[in-house]
Amino acid sequence: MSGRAATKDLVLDAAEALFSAKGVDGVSLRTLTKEAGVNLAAVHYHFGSKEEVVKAVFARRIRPMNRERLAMLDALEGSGRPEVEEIVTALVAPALRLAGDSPDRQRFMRLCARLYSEPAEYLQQLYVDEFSQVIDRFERVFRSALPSLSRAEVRRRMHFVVGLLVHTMLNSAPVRRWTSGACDPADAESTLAAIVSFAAAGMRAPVPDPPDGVRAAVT
Amino acid sequence: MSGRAATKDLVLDAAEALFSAKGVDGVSLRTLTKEAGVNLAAVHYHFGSKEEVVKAVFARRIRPMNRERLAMLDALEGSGRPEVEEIVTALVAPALRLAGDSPDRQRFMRLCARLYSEPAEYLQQLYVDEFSQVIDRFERVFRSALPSLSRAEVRRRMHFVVGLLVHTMLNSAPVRRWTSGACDPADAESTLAAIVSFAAAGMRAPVPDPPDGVRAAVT
DNA sequence: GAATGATTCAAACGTCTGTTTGAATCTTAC
DNA sequence: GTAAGATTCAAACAGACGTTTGAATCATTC
Repeated sequence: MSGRAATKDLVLDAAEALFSAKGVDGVSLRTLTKEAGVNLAAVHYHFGSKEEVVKAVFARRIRPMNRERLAMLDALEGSGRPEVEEIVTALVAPALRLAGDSPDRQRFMRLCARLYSEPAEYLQQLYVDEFSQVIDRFERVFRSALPSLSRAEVRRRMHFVVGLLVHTMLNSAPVRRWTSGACDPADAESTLAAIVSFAAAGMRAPVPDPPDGVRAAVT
Repeated sequence: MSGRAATKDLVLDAAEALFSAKGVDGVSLRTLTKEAGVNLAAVHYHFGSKEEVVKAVFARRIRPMNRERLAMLDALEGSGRPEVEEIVTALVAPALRLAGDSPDRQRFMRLCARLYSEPAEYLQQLYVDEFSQVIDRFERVFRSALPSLSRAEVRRRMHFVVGLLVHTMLNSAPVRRWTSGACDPADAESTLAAIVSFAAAGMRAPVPDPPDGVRAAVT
């Protein structure tokens, strides 16, 4: 048992590191298995195909992250009506914090963020499978904290929050460069505070008027 | 002259469409040249390598976009001190609007957005080359509109705005799906208004307190 | 300790990749 | 109309890719 699990985990660990550095398409199975110290054919023996390896790599990290998000929401709703800042924190903090130590976290951040930008279809499907439930839940909580926003507007703004989160996780190097080191995304707590302040203000922003006369009929 | 230019543009047009649909790594030169209706070797005759094709595809669209951004800033600064909403509009609108007609625009949006997420190093370099000047300029204008923010905080928040913009451009399908069609990123004006309202509020958000006692010494 | 099933291994498969070649075909200028 | 240069073309190059194979090795059970 320990032998089998070891090989699988060796592959997943190496894949996580390499994928987050060079992208899924940028890593061949030969590079991957050499880095992992396993035989090339082990990938197909244990996973069946490269595609399955990719899905396993993403799922292994995303599931605990989303579980923590939902757990934070549960805790919030258990004690009264949550503030917008708290809901944003429940959405953002698990993504920034979960991986633990610093080099690992950076890897993990880039890995998760890359899921949004990989064009492959099977990853789009994985995205839907893993996130639909979380998105639905956050929509409901956000709506109760922001009753003046329509469902569609809440979802659109949630998408904005996810977007800035993903972009922050994926492009930490440019941020460090632009700010001359003053803002380091690897500093999870400071980044979290900055995102929460920005995103909560954005979620609370007034709904813009429609450009033409449509609004008159609604209001 | 017309013959040469036609082949180059055929390649660039096909590359833009295919790259934005499948990513740079997902498109082979054989697929590309077949789609463009030109000979496989024409790519190396006119561009020298696939890498140069990619750079040309991005540069062809990004340069006019950034020129328009700077022109909008010029116009704003010519008539008094610009509002945060106006600066955000100058940053976002050219990205959403420039491409013109609807299917083309969507392609272009995805193409530009993908530049941020492609891991290849030569694209990171292209990114620095094309955007550094624009970023510097926006930072100065934002700072004069938001004097209470530090340089680093302004840059960090600009990064948030770019992040949500890119994410919106890249993932229009999920937004349409989540909002049941109510928010379509292909509707540039409505998307622009939503982003400006959200992002301006975020830019104006209060600076969060540092977690430890550092702030006491500063204030 | 022999037999059975799980796992590893080196080697090869066919296919696709970006690139190069050298001859054929156009375009242009005198 | 012919020479010179620009452009296209089919064909081939060497290497990398994901995958498959079948024998060799390991672990486990009786």
